[in-house]
Amino acid sequence: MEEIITRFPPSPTGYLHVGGARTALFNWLYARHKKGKFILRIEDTDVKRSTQASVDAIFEALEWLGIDWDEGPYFQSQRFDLYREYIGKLLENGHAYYCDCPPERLERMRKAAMDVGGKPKYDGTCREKGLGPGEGRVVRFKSPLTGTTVMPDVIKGNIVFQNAELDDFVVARSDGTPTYNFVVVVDDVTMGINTVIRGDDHVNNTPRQILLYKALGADLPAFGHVPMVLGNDRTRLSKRHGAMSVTAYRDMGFLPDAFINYMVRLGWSHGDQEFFTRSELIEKFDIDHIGKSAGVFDPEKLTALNADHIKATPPESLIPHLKPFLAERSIVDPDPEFLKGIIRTLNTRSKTLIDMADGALFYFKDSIEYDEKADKKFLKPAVLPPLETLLSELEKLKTWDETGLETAFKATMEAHDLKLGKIAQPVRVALTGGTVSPGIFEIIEVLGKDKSLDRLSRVIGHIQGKSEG
RNA sequence: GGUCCCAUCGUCUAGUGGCCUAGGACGCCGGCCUCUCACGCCGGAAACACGGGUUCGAGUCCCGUUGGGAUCACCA
Repeated sequence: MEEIITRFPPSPTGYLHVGGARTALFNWLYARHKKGKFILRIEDTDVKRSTQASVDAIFEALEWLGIDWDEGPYFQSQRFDLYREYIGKLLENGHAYYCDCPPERLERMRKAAMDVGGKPKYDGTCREKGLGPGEGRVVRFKSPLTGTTVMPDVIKGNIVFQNAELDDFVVARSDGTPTYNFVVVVDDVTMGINTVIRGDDHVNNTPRQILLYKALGADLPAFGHVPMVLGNDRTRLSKRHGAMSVTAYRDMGFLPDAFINYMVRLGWSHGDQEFFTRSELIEKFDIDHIGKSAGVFDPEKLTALNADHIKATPPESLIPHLKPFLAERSIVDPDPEFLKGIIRTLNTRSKTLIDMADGALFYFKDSIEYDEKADKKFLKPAVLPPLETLLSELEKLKTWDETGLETAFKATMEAHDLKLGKIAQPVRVALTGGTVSPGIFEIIEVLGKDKSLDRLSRVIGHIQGKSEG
């Protein structure tokens, strides 16, 4: 079987957005699944709009997603000689011609056509003029006037276009630079791309490209047009729907594996399975089960999936992802073992890495500030005796583990005839400053003897200070 | 407006003519568990857009209607 070669061709006119990430993912996954090749190509023929900052942003996003490429990145801006050569071929074999129609006239024509409900097409004024190259002249593709062009699409099935609907589009601008539809074809042909998975918004371009393939005498790749990603108002996802850039999701505390799991699952399915690891995705991804209808991007489901991935990821593997968020909170170089223990207490209650970083904060505090409400409600003089008992029970403890802690608590509970609930909440406030936290035994164990005892004796002092004041 | 595409719970989807009194997931509601919050577990409400065909039988095939989306550049 022929080796599958796919590509991802972003244009560097901004960051990598959600929709782009998904098509990149589909192409990458398909290549990996088929043990083929995945090529990265930067489409920067529009010199005015392309920036190096965008190129960097795209690399950064791809890297975070864990999408790597086997060839490239190619830059179209460095391939102009090649495009010139192919335009020459088209001119030579009569598939293209020079045109000197002034753009203003064409624009007027288009508007007029639209107004009467017609199709804004080039009228072919220069089609048979036999013009040569010259200042201000563009090169147009000589499109067939009759017949049909069919696009075989592995997702949508065959789509038939009337050639009469197509016009003689520009392949080279008046400044000599080639246009999109043309360079894509030249690149895909010369790079040996045989599978083109891209957004739905390209279907109407495809017949023109197919015509170009034919004019160049090249074989057609397999096309697969994936439906769009929509915002919650069912229109194409855009900035007003919230974050668009992929790296924004990284900064919001999502795990890359969760993000790709969500992105792929939006539009593709494998029976009832919702959770996929990266390698499962590579193993199971296929084009057959890509859906035909557009899907709404749902941040809540992404979040739920992120929580699942956080739970499923071993604590030590989470560390590198969590560290930047801790650093933002002034926690640098935390002890890995300490951090591992912390993560273990937090991974079932964190939906994002931000949640987790926030939840980890109290572990690192030198002194605990008590939440005002919690202080008032739980740190009352009445809890002093049990707290004192607990403190001494803990001090005596030989083994600082969950069973040891339990016996210390049990002894305290019995001595004062209290239920765990009565004593756990004040202790929680003492250790964390608040009323919401991981299990009390887990915290004490991870925090360690010194810090726990210190925080407990501090709270005792705090309560005593109250009754005196 | 022309052309093209799409149509199962609020959302993502399973479903490829009988296995569907339509399954799963997110969200929502209720309960259990419980040291708080979560996790987990159990249960619930919630969909085949509409109308015609084809067929013994249609969510599944065909046509139409309606609705939604995409696209119509010397942008990609």
